[in-house]
Amino acid sequence: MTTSTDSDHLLDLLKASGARITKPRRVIVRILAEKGGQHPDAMDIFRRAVREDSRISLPTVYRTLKVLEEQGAIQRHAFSDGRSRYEPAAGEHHDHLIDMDTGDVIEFHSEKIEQLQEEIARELGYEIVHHRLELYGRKRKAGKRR
Amino acid sequence: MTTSTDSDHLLDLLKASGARITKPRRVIVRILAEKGGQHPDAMDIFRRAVREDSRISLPTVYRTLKVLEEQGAIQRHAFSDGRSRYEPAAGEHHDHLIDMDTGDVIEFHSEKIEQLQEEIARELGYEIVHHRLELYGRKRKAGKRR
DNA sequence: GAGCAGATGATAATGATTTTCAATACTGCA
DNA sequence: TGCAGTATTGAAAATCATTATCATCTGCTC
Repeated sequence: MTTSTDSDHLLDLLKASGARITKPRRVIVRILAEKGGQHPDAMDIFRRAVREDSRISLPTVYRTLKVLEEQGAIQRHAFSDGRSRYEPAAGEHHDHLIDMDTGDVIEFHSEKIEQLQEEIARELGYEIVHHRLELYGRKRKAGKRR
Repeated sequence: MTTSTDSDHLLDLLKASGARITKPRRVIVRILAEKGGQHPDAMDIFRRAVREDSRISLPTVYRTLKVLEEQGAIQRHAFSDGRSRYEPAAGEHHDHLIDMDTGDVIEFHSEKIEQLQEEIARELGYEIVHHRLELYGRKRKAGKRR
């Protein structure tokens, strides 16, 4: 149940930048647009891509991701586990809560926090260009203990 | 004007964990305790260490940093530039504002933001273990434009 | 349908960090 | 203080994620 529209949107962005729409790019973009796979890293994407077209290569995945990132079509996140993870650029900004046990990524947004950040930066004489807020935590076990 | 006390504190933590106090570790710990060098990466530390004892190796720097990190004696930060940067674990938690033009790192702390984070995590059913908040910005130019 | 710039795949290179392993040096104990 | 035994070291090679090289291929324009 892949929304072909999202995929098309990414392709449009690519085309608008003068890039050619190739078969590998179609596949990669389709994967990125899938709602299911949350925040895949390059290898995740590569593995899925190979299933659709066995001759896609890892470098092509990286190259395509880079182009898409430069176009602002997707966002790259560098969580503290070494590799980068990607997601289609959502219209609205959000931050991340990372489940330390499962690696799940939950998105959230707090206008209050955003405002406080602006305030702090202003006090320090700065203007925020972008920021990164990640919470690393564990599910609260109701009453359960170990 | 290196405070030998800070350095000693780190050595104590090392010793407490059953680690041996070796010459390379002494040097590395001393460097970390220096007030001057703000947020050095492993290579920065290595370069400085070599000046004090030319036979220290890079792997030893990494190994020592890892031990110190496990002991909670220092904190590792993975800013979005690939390599990790370290700093002695301050008694108090703080976040970072990174000057995008100069690379300077400014520390700040906001109890309000911390509380909001806790609140958000709680609502999502999580307990925060640690977090990362980085603001990337530029100095506000008062009236000046380019 | 031809031609060419841009894209691809295979492979090698890079940069940061980690591992391997034989040699060395802390530490506790005699 | 000397010494054994183990943690630690340095040198070199291995990993891991990512990027560059380069000859080949293929969208795309005419």
